[in-house]
Amino acid sequence: MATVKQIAEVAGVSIGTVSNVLNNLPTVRGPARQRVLDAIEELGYQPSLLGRALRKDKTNMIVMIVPDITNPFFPGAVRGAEDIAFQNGFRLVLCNSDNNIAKEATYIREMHTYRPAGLIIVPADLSKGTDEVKAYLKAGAVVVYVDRVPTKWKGDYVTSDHEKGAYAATKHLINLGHRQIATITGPLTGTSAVARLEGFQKAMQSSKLKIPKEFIQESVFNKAAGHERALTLLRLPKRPTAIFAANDLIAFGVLAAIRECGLHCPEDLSLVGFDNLDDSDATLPTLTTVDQFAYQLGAQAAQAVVDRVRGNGADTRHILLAPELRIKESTAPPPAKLNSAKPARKL
Amino acid sequence: MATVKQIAEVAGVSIGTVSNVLNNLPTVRGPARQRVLDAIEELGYQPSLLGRALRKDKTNMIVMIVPDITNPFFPGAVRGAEDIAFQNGFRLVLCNSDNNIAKEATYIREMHTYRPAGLIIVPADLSKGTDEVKAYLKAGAVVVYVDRVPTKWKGDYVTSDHEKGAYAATKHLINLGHRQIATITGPLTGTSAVARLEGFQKAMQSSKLKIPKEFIQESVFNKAAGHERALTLLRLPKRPTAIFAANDLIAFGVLAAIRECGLHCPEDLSLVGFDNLDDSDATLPTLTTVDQFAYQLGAQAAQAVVDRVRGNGADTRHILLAPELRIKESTAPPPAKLNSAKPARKL
DNA sequence: TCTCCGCGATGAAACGATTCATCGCGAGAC
DNA sequence: GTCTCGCGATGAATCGTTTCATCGCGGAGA
Repeated sequence: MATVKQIAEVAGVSIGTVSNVLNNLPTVRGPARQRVLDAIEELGYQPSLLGRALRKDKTNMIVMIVPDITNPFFPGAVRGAEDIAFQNGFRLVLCNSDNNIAKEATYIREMHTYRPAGLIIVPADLSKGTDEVKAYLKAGAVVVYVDRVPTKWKGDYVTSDHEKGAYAATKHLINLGHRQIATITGPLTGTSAVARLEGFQKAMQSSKLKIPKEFIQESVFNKAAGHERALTLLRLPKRPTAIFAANDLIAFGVLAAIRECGLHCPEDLSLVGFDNLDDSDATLPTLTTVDQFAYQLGAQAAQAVVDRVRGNGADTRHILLAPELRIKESTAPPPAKLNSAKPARKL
Repeated sequence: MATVKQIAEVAGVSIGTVSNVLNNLPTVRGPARQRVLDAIEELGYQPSLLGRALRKDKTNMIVMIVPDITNPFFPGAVRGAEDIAFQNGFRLVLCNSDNNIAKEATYIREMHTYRPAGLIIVPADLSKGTDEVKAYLKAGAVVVYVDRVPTKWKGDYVTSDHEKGAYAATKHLINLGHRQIATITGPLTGTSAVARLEGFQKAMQSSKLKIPKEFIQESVFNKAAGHERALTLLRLPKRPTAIFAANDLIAFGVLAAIRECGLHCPEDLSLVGFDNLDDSDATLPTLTTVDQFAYQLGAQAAQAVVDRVRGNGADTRHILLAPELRIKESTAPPPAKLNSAKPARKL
């Protein structure tokens, strides 16, 4: 692989001149410039990003940490970040924290020594994250939180308005005539799950609806957990006529549970999800859900990094993307006689 | 951030000694060793991976290039690769080629200057890839192809046995009594789509079944395309009683088309997919499909890189993972009177 | 003719690690 | 007492780039 030294030799100039050409410094107008360009062409030279990074104490890498790429919500965000990064000459390094704060910390600490231009974090559930992140900020790197934001964090973040989305979803159910509405939440150690629960509660409160204690089922963001909690709800003596699931994966589990109980959605029970995953169109019925624009989330985060690295956007960004309710087939007015439509089949 | 130099000062030794301690060289048994360890602890030292990489001409990064992370087949593979990489002290850099050979080439060329330990490629459809990859091999890096393999490639690869999987899927339909079986393929510029088509054809041939020309519909690997091709098939004067879709996304589109035509799966038409995406359990009916173990695909590729970097596994690996048919609800015997069950509703 | 100025080009230093030839020293052999 | 040997530790060189103080030269002004 060719180096600046070789280019300098071939072009008959000094290595400093080669570097100046590479960086488009205006000081190189002379004939030397062309000779350098020719030599670069001739040798197929590609600058070593390692050498450059060591000297400049900064790379063109943006590190993005997500809890788990196999959670279908994240690929969209990753893709958005990668697109914007690539377009601006940055590269995205992806890390899975496995929703494990120790692994997250390891990644943050170790990746720091690669001197990335920026760090985009979707924090693990219990992550405070502020300790390791301080070192980045001190070193002049950019840190942007996405989706979930540690309560103490004062820097840049991009997240959708979980509370607003949950509020809209719940209001939709109320407007259809539902009164007995339950929710299956995400882990309440995470800020996004908490905000969605609050949106649900506020909507209920605004319509003076009571929420029985057992109508709030804390869970985690996957299908199996949603399935299990749904069975609990459906077997209640007085079961809900609608369920707000804190994300689509949970909702998929609920759909399965509804079928198992011999019930039908939306005739017997309405269901709303959150995320608008691609697959929410593949289910039967298709799932009414809240679109939170995963791609945009990632893209805006990457854009924040890019702008900040370029020196623009000195003011911290607190971006709150407005989610949108997507009404599909899984919601309908409640059955005429509450709870009498059909008893839940015992399993 | 502390450096070897500072550690050396604090511990009262030379920088060479510090390096020797860091690398666990046996030559540092003396009291100096402990003083160095203390200093490292005290200053919270973390070695600069940039400095190390520049000197050793190799990093702990494994670059993985996939066509598009939002295709739900890939996150599993990425996750598998990341897990194995992390466990062995390597880090995964993810790149989306966007199924674009130019972008793929850019990534390959530029990432080379970061001196990654290895390169894992799921090539874009038209990728030959051999040109840029040569530079890696010359530099002693490891290259592993995954899922699809360029025809000329002689090095390591990990892929599932697409042909075998397609054969099993088709045989399953034949065994159920189907005779008029169509397939919707992926883009036949990619090796995986070709192999699946061949498996389909061989199964048909082995049962002496003819395949009308219009029963082979070339498509691309997404839902919209599958939907469109399925409509074409369903509107044929003599429509198939079963469809083998070259992947689950296509199958999802087929399911939608079946519903639109007022038909039912599996009563009127059986359907088999390929990939066993999580979502293939969320559809109604659940989708009979071929599991190709995406996680294992990625994990084995990363393992191949790790082993080769460590100097083990000198022989090239050609790993062919056996896929498994997952029989679910979307397949059943054909309707009693062929094609007479119900006419496809005109749209 | 001399001085000064500014444009282009120069090349040594620096970034943070690893490597390797070398050195000092104490012990053992004669 | 001298020589040799080997163990531990040393520190200069190196990787590929950028940066910046400096230099040479030619033209303009006095």
